[in-house]
Parts: sequence; C-alpha cells; structure tokens
Amino acid sequence: MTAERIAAALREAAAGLGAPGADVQLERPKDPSHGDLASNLALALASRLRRAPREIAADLKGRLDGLAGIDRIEVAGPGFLNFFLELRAVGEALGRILAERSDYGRSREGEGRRIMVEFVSANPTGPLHLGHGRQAALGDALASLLEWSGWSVHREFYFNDAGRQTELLAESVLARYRQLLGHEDPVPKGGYQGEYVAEIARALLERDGLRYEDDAGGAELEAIRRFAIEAMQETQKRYLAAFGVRFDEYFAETALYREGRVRATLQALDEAGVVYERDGATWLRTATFGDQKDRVMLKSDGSATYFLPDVAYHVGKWERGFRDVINVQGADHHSTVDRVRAGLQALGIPEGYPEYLLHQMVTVVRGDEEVRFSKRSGSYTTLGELIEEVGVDVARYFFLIRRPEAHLVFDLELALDQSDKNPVYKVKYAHARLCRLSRIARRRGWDGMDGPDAPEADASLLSAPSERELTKRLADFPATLGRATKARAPHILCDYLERTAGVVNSWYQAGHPSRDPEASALVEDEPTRRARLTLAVAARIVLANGLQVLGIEAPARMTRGS
RNA sequence: GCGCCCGUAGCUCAGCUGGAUAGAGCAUCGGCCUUCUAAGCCGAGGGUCCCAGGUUCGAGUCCUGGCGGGCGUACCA
Repeated sequence: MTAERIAAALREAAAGLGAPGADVQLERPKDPSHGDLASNLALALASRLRRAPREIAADLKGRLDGLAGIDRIEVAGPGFLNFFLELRAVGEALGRILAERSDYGRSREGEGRRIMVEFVSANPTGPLHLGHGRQAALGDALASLLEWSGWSVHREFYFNDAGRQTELLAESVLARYRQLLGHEDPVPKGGYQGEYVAEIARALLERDGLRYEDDAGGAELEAIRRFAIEAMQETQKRYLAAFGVRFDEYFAETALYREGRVRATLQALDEAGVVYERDGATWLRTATFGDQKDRVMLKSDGSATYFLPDVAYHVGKWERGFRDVINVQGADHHSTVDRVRAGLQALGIPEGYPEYLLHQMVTVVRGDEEVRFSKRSGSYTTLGELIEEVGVDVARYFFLIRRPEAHLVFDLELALDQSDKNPVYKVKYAHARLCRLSRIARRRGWDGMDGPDAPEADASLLSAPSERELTKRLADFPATLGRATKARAPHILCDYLERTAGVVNSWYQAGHPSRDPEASALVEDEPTRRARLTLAVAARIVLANGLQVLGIEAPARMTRGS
C-alpha cells in the first residue's frame, strides 16, 4: 500500500538525516488542500536534529523522489509534509475491499490470544435496567471489536447468587406467595417490592402448590431462593437474547464456595501476611497496594463480604489462563477496582490486572423532559421495555454513541425518529441507498460488480471531490477499527459510520438524476459506471461490516412508513 | 474531607501519538424534487474549548491549583 511505502521511505530519509528509528505516523489532513496524507515528522525531529522544521522537511522531501503513486509533495505550514497521491493510489483500497468483502477491516493484531470480557454481571435479584443496557451494548461491541482484531474472546457474566440479597429476594417471594394465599405477610424490610417478585411467587405456587404455606419461619427458604434466582436469570437471559447478546459462560458466585476457592483465597492471603484481625473482623491490607484504606473480608459474624469472593473469582480468571481480562462496569462500582487489584497483587498477580472499562451513568429524556425511573406508567424501569419501544438496533446504537467515561443522555424522542436525524437510520439509509444502486444496475443489465470475479475498476476515473473523499474514508476503516479497539471505545466506530454515511449521502445526492445525471453512478459510459459502482459496493461493504461489529442489522432496503 | 469521571456552539456531543483556519448532529434561517425513493442534499449564522498559572517552536489535548456537576468513599450488595 502506498501509505506504508511512504512511511517506510520517510523512516529511511530520517535515518539519512541522522535520526534513525523515528516513529513515523501518517495522518489524514482534514483540509483537502493539505493533501491526501500528511506527516509531522520534520516537526517531531526538530529538537532532536537541532534544526528548523521547514528546513528538515525540505531535506526529507528531497530524499523521497521517485516514490510511485505520488503526484507531488509539499512543505507547508510550520513544517508539514503534505502528500498528494495519484488517483490510482487513492483508489487502491477499493480492490482490497472488493477482495476481502465481509472480512474487510479484520486484523491479526491479537494473534489469536485469549481475552475475557466480563460484562453485565447483574445480580439475580431483579430485572435488567438501563445501566445494564449500556453495559450489554458496550461489552458486546468491545468483544466484537476484539474479535475483529484477531483476539479469541470469551464473554462472561458473573452473578452473585450467594449473598444476603438473594435471601432477601427469597423472603420477599415467600411474603408474596403467602399473600396470594390470603395471608397478610408484609414484604420484609429492605426487601424487593417490584411486580416481578409477585410473578415469581405465582410461578412458585403453580409449580409447588401449597408446600410453603406454613413455612413462615423459612425452613424451606433455600428452595425458594433457588427457584427465585433461576426465574430471575431466565428473565435476564431472555432480555439479553432479545438484545442480541450472548455469553460463553455464566459464572456463579456459589461455585466459588462449592469448590472451596473462597477459603483457599483467604488462606493464601493469610500466608502472604497481609491479613489481620481488628474489632472482631478480618481485614486485608489493601492500602499497602494502593487502595485508599484497608478492607474487611470477613465480618465479625464470620460471613464474607462481597470483596473476598470477588478476589477469589479473579484469582480464578488468572488460573483459568486468562492473562488479558477486561471488566466492563458502571462507574458506581469504581471503588471495587483498587481493592480487587490490591487483593490480587498480594497474591503475586501483576499490578493492573484485570483491566477495567468503567462507564458513566445513563439518563433518559423524552424531548426536554427527564424520564424518571419509577414504577409509574410511562417510565422505563427495564431494558426489556426500552427495547420494546425503540427496537434493538436503536437501543444498541444509542448506548454506544458516547465515550464510555462520558455521561449518556438517551433521548427517546430522537430514538423514535425514523428519519436521518436519527444517526442509526442515517447509517442504515446510506447502506440501503448503496444497495439500491446495485439493484438498479442489475435491473438494467449492468451486472458484474458484486461477484467475486468482478473486473478491476479504474480508480483514476473517481475524480470528483466527494468520490475522492469517500474512497479515502473507506481506506481508513481498518485503522479506525484498530483505534476503537485499542481505546476500548466503540463510539469511535459510531462516529466513523455516521460521517461515512454523510459522505455517501452527499455523493449519492450529487449524482441524483434531478441534479446531475452525469455525476450518477448509473451513467452510460461503461468504465466510469464500473468505477462508480465499485465505489458504491465498497462503501456498502464498509457500512455493513461496521454495523456488523456493533451488532446492528444492515438492511438492503428500507420500507417506507405510512 | 478524600478518590474516580466529566466541563468544547442554544442542546447532545466528536476531536486519533500535543500540530495547520476547533468539527458533527439537532435546533434556527435561506436555497434545491417531471427523472435511480428528496426518509435526502447544498449553503448561512452561531465559540473567552469552565477559570488561573506552567511545560513546549506549538496546548481543547500534558502538569499544578481553583470553580461547577456526576459517582463513590459501609463489618450494604
């Protein structure tokens, strides 16, 4: 590729000027008058070479003579080198896109190594809410990005099925169950009030009949607890499936106890000399490893806090062979980061393990009005209700549209809009328009662009500014995916897709028959038509692949609403 | 009090290793449909990048200190 050749030539030229091993990065100038590619190498080398940047740039330029595919090189501004490529070189990406098709954008960066992405990890004590929605979309998109970058990804969901909260759930279910039988049991203090608890109680009654009616004391609470957790998990899994998210493994906290891993972790920490007793409780010296203060592992009543099994769980991840782990969590859990890492470090696991991706909270608005999370009608309490109203694709996209560390405002009014104002639809429409071009071409007997044996198009015929711009954008797709993956930031891909869709729409519109038939992809001149249809197919592939990464459908046609 | 995150156009937000004149969508205003679906396109206005210092040839981006907002800071989960 031309860009790689230029970078290599620049490195060599820099070495020739006395600066070997320079880190050369080419960038896409925003302004087309700054060329197709630009390098700030001369600026970066100025202090090292103790020379004026523009002077260095001129020397570099002198050493780059005769590079194929380059029309001209300019020294500009404070010392930039701007490269203007021949159209053929700009268009070389098109051939690659047509050849790689649905694989265009994949890389081998991860070299097949295993990586775990843990996300959602909701407690089995209630339905999934909107925060879980953001996490589901984010974790799944991140996992998908990693797969596209050549990692072997394991998607995992951890659930706390052992703590006090699950007992409270069971007690709440029992109260509701007895209410169904005409008793006046109140839901326990701090218990779960939601309607879903009553539903579980009804299901329990249906399955087991009157078995627990006289069990106000709770002798069979364990059976109820298991039933409730299972029911809750079924519901969660159903919503996640509807949301298009699938996990390789659901990991239960109780498994840690059953296998003795909690006790073993406690013992190992004790042997490491980082455990002490105070006020009847057992503490871990997490402050020694960067935590703000020491933490309790065993309460004075002998039961464990969440912290201890959390550490045991992550020791398990390490022992299962996962050297790369990303935990996707809400920012309200950020205090666990330091303490879990501290516990792991005390056991000799490297600092900074595991990696965390913390995302900020979600607020929902309808126009100017904030939607409160309450049980009153018209408010959203669960992910399921949201999906039902706006659809899976819109929900997924909206959850991904912002940087994880930025607060997310979910606008229902915009989400329900089906015009191009809605960014998801903008991308889908662009994709559908490109499909339509190919359909019409086929209908007119101009076939052959879509097959695997499509003849090479002449990219030098793509001379309009919008064609050049679109071609360059398409060439940047693999690098954009790479950047999004490394930054753990799917929104970078959203941003790319929206901009690309904008360029597509603009190009499409310029060639609309009512505007300029000569600029259309469907012109009579065969070589020109072939080149433009190739561009259309390439753009379609890129949009489809991008949406695929985000788990969003790329329709070949959009049906007009009434 | 302490810790993490955020502060960019009226609103919601991008801004890649520090680089050229700070960008997009929405909203507002003005143009463009007999033609491949205009669910669109073109154009315009709109900015003390929270403030103050510092590092640098160069800071929205890095450092320090403020101010404002969110989330944490349990022998809760």
